[in-house]
Amino acid sequence: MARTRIQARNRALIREAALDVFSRQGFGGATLDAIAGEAGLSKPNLLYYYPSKEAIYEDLLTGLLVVWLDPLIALDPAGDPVEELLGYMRRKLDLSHQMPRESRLFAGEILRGAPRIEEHLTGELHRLVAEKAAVIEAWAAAGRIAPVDGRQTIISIWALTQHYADFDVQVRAVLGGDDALSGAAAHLDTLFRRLLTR
Amino acid sequence: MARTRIQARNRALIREAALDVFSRQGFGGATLDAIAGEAGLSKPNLLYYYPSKEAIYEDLLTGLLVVWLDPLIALDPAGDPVEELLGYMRRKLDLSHQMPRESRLFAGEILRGAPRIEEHLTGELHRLVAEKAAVIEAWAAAGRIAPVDGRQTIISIWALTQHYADFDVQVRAVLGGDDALSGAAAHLDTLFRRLLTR
DNA sequence: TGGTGATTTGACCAACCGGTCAAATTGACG
DNA sequence: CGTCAATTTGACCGGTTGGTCAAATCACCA
Repeated sequence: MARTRIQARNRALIREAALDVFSRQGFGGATLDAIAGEAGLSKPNLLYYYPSKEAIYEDLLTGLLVVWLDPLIALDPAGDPVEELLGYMRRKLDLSHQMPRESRLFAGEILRGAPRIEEHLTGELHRLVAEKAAVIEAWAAAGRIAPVDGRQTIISIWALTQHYADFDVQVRAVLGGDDALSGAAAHLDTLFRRLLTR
Repeated sequence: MARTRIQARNRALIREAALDVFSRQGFGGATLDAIAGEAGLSKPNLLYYYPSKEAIYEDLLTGLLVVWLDPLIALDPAGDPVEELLGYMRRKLDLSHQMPRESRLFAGEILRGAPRIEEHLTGELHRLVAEKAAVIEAWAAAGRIAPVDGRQTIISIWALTQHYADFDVQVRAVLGGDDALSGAAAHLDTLFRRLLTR
């Protein structure tokens, strides 16, 4: 990929700037000038590294997919069921909190129908979720957690954890702006504990 | 507002078309030509009814806010706690399912930091949530539901119900495209029942 | 030091954008 | 019908957008 150190540095600068602009303005609202400006490069220089606006956006998205799926991969069938699921939830919440721009970029793409990553969703994602949902339902069948729908449980974890990053403004407006995350962590802990234990 | 019937019809046509385009492309990605085309009007004709692209978008948003807050207003302190909260959750889920474009438009605005409705969020919304959260916590204090954080509970209801409309593509990719809503309704029912009854 | 490929840039372009305007058309009503 | 306001439209505008290109500059290495 990056053959020279200048290339590595500038590509990283561009990705960082693009993440900022795309996550704030969306694909349609973002401009190459804004990205170039934030990266400290000229527009033609930016296009020396990426062939088009689309290409930058797609590079960002596909790179993000790996990071986003990673915590679910770590869900261990051999571990303690409740602690594994709560651990997954906490990792997801942390990820959303530490990478809000990435979370929003991803959310924006899904919101618009995910035209650029549809095959990833119906491919890798579908398979991974099916596999882990089976693990969850096996735990339920063995009586180690309360009966739940595996896929719906995973979707619930996504919905609840990402909400705090993606709809941050709304959450802050409702809570008053202070201890959004600590309150969220405690609440989600009891919520999932009650869902999973009978 | 609409003094003639032509005005009423065309304003409705424009709102309908704008909802379609804005919810699919976002504010930045939408164009007046696209909206005019979908409404079956010429661009100057569209601008005869609305002074600007911004004005159409804001009209849509503020009109939506009322509809969106309505179900929470209906939460009755005198009703049965669990049934009231489950009822609220079901109304929200129905709303998201029946008005996915509206849900996505709203989500997109919040995602971008809600610059146009910030005062609504910190004003009406904050007050309404504070009031209803107090009701929920009074129920908890009286031992009629399990102890929960009122505000976090309301946020959880939003997060879970809207997720099915806003991230529809992802949900469908994971579930396989079939009975997304029925499965969701059943799952959310048990989830909140377990959260609230101990 | 010179040479060579990698990098950077200013000038430029066609397409598109939101929005204007004067003129034409239509609808309502006496 | 006539008239006047409401509605509709084509032509147009200045600014912005994504993207190109040839020329200049830079970094590296023999």
